Amino acid sequence: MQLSKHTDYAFRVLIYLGMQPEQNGAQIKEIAERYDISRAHLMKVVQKLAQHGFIDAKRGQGGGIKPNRPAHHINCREVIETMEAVLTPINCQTPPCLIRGECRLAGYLHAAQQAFLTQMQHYTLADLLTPALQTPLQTPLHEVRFDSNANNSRPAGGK
Amino acid sequence: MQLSKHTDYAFRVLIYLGMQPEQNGAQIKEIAERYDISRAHLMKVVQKLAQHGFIDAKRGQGGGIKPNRPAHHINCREVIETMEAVLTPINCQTPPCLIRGECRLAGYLHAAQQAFLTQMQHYTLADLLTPALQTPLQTPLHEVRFDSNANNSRPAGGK
DNA sequence: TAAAAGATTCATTCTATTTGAATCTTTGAA
DNA sequence: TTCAAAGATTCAAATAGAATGAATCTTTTA
Repeated sequence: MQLSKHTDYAFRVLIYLGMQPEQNGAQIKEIAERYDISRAHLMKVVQKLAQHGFIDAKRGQGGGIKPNRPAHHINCREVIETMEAVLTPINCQTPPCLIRGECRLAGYLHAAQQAFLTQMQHYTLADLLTPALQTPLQTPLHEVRFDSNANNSRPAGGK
Repeated sequence: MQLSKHTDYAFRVLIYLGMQPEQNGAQIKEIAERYDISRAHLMKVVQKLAQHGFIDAKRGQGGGIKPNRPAHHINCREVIETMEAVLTPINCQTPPCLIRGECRLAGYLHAAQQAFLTQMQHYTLADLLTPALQTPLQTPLHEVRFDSNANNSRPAGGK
């Protein structure tokens, strides 16, 4: 009962983009390095976000990705529904549940799933961008210790 | 984003027990055969249900399992919380999410998870026992076709 | 036209779920 | 008091899906 890493990474990408000033966008390679995530893997997440119109991707020199709408128009429910491969709380088909014809469990679980999604619908990317995340970080994230010295302002490390 | 088969099977066991007249109980072997589930596997589900006080298990000749409280006192939320190994909607630790200190996502997801569980809390085993499931079936379930001939009343097949 | 950057495809690794087999322990009846 | 029934426990194997990585293709623009 847990979201996939795909969904997790999608949020991280969106948060990263939301942190860029002036909707400048960023590059996949850069995000992968900052978050210490496999570039190839992150790429697939970005594809899906682009295909579903959360971000614009542009190839070639000077290319990159950027959000294509304001943060408060990127709904957390939509992101989850886009990224999660399976959103049915139970699978009555494989292996076939032999009482399925008369069983109300799936219906109840579906209702609960809707409650989950409805709750997430109340949040947007803007809600995820806490003050500390509203400006780009100056150092690779894995060198930052938010708790002790969040104002660390060393110039950005090597690319 | 799906419950495990353990949880699924736990509900099936409880439903099966709820179908027995007079709280007579049943045997694991019998349930496994009726539902066409591995006996050894079902055993583990039963263990957990017994350990957490949903059912009583008795060994030896004439033994078996039976519910130890009325169906309307077996809450669906409790069953899920007992059976699901992991109920956190996201894992910020592995691999470590480098923005976790400032990130609100986990908090939002937790709130949504609570909405899910709160919804399930409204249902009990009694709600799962639809009229058609309130009496024991006369044939092994895998021979029953609920949709077309639910009143099939061949005597129970070989054990 | 060459380099940058995203797109695509394929193969591999990893992990957790699911399943199965064998054996042990308890219980009650003959 | 012995045997068979039934749950309990332990260990191992199979499976599926998630996660990752590498290589190559395509588009874009300086």
